Amino acid sequence: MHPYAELISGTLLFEGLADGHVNELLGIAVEKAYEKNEMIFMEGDRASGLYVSTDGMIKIYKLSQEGKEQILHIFGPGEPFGEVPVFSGGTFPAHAEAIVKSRALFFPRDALVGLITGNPAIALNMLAVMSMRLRRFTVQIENLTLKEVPGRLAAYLLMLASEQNNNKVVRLNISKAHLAGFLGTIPETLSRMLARMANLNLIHVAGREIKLLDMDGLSALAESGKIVDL
Amino acid sequence: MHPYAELISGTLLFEGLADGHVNELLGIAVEKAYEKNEMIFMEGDRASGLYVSTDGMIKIYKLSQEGKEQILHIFGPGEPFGEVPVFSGGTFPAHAEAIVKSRALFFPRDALVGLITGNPAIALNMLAVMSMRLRRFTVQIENLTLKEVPGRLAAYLLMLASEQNNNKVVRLNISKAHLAGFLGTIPETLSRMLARMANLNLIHVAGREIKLLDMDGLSALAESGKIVDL
DNA sequence: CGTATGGATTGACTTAAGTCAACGACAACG
DNA sequence: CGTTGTCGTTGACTTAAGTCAATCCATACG
Repeated sequence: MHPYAELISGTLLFEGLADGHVNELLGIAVEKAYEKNEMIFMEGDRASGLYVSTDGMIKIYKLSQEGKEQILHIFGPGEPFGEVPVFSGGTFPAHAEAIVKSRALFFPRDALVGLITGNPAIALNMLAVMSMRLRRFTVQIENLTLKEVPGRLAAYLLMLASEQNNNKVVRLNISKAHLAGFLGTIPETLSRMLARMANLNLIHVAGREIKLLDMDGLSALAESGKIVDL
Repeated sequence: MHPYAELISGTLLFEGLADGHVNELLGIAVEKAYEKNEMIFMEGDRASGLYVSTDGMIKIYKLSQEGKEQILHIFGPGEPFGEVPVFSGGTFPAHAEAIVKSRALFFPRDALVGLITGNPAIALNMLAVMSMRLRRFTVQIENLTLKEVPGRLAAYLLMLASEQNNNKVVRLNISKAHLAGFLGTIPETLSRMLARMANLNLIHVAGREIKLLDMDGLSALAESGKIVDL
């Protein structure tokens, strides 16, 4: 059995696919490995298939002329990326880079289109994945334009907590510089906001461990987007 | 023949669908009409199908606590909206409101899922539509976070020009207040930026008619996101 | 024909967050 | 054990864009 059969058949994208199909699919997949900070593809590159991360962590991001980066997604094992050009043609809309040593499977476009054509369940899975992406983008745009940095940060921390069993102590799985890039700000500002929120006894910060002290306060901040007091 | 058969079979979403299917689909569609400023659905509403605009103009938007609005899309005839919950379940991710007297067809979820299941071409069309939405969102996030207001405005004007036969005189099809909402700013700021760009002889503004005087300058501004002077 | 009404503009002021630069902490490594 | 580099923090300053308020303009309307 293929080493990634279990991972692949457990992903949202390929779930419900018969074992035969999974093995067939894995037969045509190309395994790729990337060092930390290695580019996987660049915005504008011609695309010929999609990737599924199997190991490590991948950032998808845009870069401004001046070099500021806006992170769109950070993907871990099991998550597909680079799927947009498979269906709308053309080129990748953003850059992809491994932020730690990573591995991914690459699936050529034609095999996927064939699979989807013959397999309505996979088509619906793919539509579900893309719908969730769209949903997350609307939230991200909302956060970026309708909330200030402390509001975005509070919303992020609450999201992390809900992902991590609603534990009161969350652990950042990325560097603070990357978090700043995801929140649409810069490390200096993030640092100041963490300090302010600690002053207000909303949180307690120890490296990448952040203790959420006042869930109601954080929720209010995440909702209103405005910090109540200094 | 159904009055909207031509419009529907010409949309990206349903193109390539056999006439029989189109008529069947139109048989189950519900026609809806909306006055100017009437809500079509609200963020958080339980969804049971998607809409295709047939007439008028629809804005899809988010609202902040303080009432500021961020417009995500403005859709005209032939464009589907409200499709996200059809595939990922749950509720609408944003509000939809008619900005002029409008009409739309509503397609119940089950009929669509059935159609897609039995019709791979439609599945691929839907995937193409959603891919393009994702692509546009990445551009929108890039503009909102990596460019300043003049850069976003220049990019918008150039996009309008390319949509309108590359004419040097573009016509805004929405109010300046709505444009501000789409660009992630407020009418006052938009007004000032138009004035600044006019001062720099980049454009000439006469109501909703905007003459693009310096395409290279506008491109530079749209790229860099920074206004060169004044 | 005067007057509401919504859209747009302008001015004075405030503020969130970016820039630039220095410094601190900590781990990895020779 | 000091050196080097990465990551994070802090301070002083600048700036883009938001707020609030007044005004303007055009069109619609009684």
